[in-house]
Amino acid sequence: MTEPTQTPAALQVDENHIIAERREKLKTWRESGKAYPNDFRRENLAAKLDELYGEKTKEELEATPIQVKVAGRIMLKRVMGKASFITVQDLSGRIQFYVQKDGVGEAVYDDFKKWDLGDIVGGVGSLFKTKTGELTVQCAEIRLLSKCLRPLPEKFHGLTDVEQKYRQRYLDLATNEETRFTFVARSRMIASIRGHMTHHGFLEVETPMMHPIPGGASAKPFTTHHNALDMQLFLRIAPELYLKRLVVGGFEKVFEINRNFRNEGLSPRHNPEFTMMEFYEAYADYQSLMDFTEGLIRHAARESLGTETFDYQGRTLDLSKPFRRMTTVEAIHYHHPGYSLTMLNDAGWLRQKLADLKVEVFPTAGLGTLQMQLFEETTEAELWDPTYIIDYPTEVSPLARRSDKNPDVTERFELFIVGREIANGFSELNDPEDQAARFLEQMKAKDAGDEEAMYYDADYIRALEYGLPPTGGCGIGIDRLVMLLTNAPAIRDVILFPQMRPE
RNA sequence: GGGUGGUUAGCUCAGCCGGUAGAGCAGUUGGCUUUUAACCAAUUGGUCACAGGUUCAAAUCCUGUACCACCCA
Repeated sequence: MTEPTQTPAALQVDENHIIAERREKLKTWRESGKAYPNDFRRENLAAKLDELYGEKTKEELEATPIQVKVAGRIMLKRVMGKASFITVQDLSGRIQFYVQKDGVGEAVYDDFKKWDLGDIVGGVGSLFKTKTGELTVQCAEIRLLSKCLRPLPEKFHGLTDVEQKYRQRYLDLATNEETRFTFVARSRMIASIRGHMTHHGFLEVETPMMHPIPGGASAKPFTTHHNALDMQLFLRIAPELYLKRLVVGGFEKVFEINRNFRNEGLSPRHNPEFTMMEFYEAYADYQSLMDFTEGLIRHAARESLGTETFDYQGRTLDLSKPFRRMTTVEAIHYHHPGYSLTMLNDAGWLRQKLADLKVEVFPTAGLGTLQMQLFEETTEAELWDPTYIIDYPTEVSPLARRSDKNPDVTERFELFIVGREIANGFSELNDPEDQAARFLEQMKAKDAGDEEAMYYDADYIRALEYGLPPTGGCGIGIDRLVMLLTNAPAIRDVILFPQMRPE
């Protein structure tokens, strides 16, 4: 068991003359006997004031003064001798305070002049409009509520260093409006999805994050250890098998929005922990799930952005049109007409083509897998408009129901938008004997060296033996969906504290 | 793993045909009672990522390492 790094060197923090000067100011504040008070109860939010009273004229505000009590962080400060303006920011936005020596008194004003950008203050006063018509709080009282010992990033450019944005998200949020917008939009989007699911009769549940047998996806798990039981546990790679156990139990419409963990590399599209929504509906199949998922995504866009058509990385994305549905072969042929349907159904031709493209192909790969590999190599990244790719090969879909028309493919879809996989769903495999056989195939693959192959989960088979109704299920990558809706190029931009190398 | 670009003051950046470090912001001091990235004057602050090399002399040229970003596998 290794301990977290807590060496003296790791505990040491950087200091400089600016911090030293601010510490001196804090010392003076402490000596006055009222540092870090917590008895200021604000009554107004900065941006709400502008919504409520922004339209009032200078004269109206003078005739019937409006008393307000606002608190927040000083973001800008303009001292002009015996009167000053500061711009204060709270969760809602910004408002300007006007602080005069005559208004707050000489002693407070002299203190105030020493306060720094980043300090948290509370002000009480009445609203007025400046010469330029800006709604402003004329302070009768102003207090320092919390000291900012470290200088904020440059006031105009904000924090631009991408690494620091992720490591010190609090600074990014304090200084960058766009970052605040992104995470507010994320919250709204998840709330809208919850609302949509609940509205359609789904029950929200929480299933284990620590699994004795990792399952529900093909991925490498993180391992951990439970001391009291002295057993190895795995952080979950997917909640799928637990959610389907609930459907066996009679929770016929369930969903879960929660974290999955996959022990893989970091990239613009991968974080080791990420948020998925999975939902399962009895007596649904993959066709009806595609309809539902399409509606859900449109709903999320409308609720968080107010529109279904928006810009993503300089290109228009329109979610309002029906999502296309095609097989891998149809998609390859559509985007690359040079590859004829004859070629794409010829395993020998596919093997040669993939070899030319330097794609690693297992000797056991069947026609469907070869087609899927060529699709991933040539076409996946070109699927800008929402597209469902359907009928994945059975050998790569161990939890999906076989197609009635062709047992080599499953009733499965993946949804691609802007060239990225957003969702994955299928008619669930509810035949316990077929599922047991598929798990055995996975074990063989694992023995042959496929680290991502699934484990045999005997309790899951036992659950299926009690009878899983015909069911459809789908997983949606929440982070990737947020990326679309917030025009974010990287998954790190939509995760508050993305995984980073240690400093 | 490969390629490209980057790392200079607390922050944002300039300097890079070699000659011993600059600006704006923030800080400090002074001035200013309607400012808007306020302004004016003065001023503090740097192991130029790290380690080698070339040179009389390296932030600058060369090599390597670390970290960051982007692209490719």
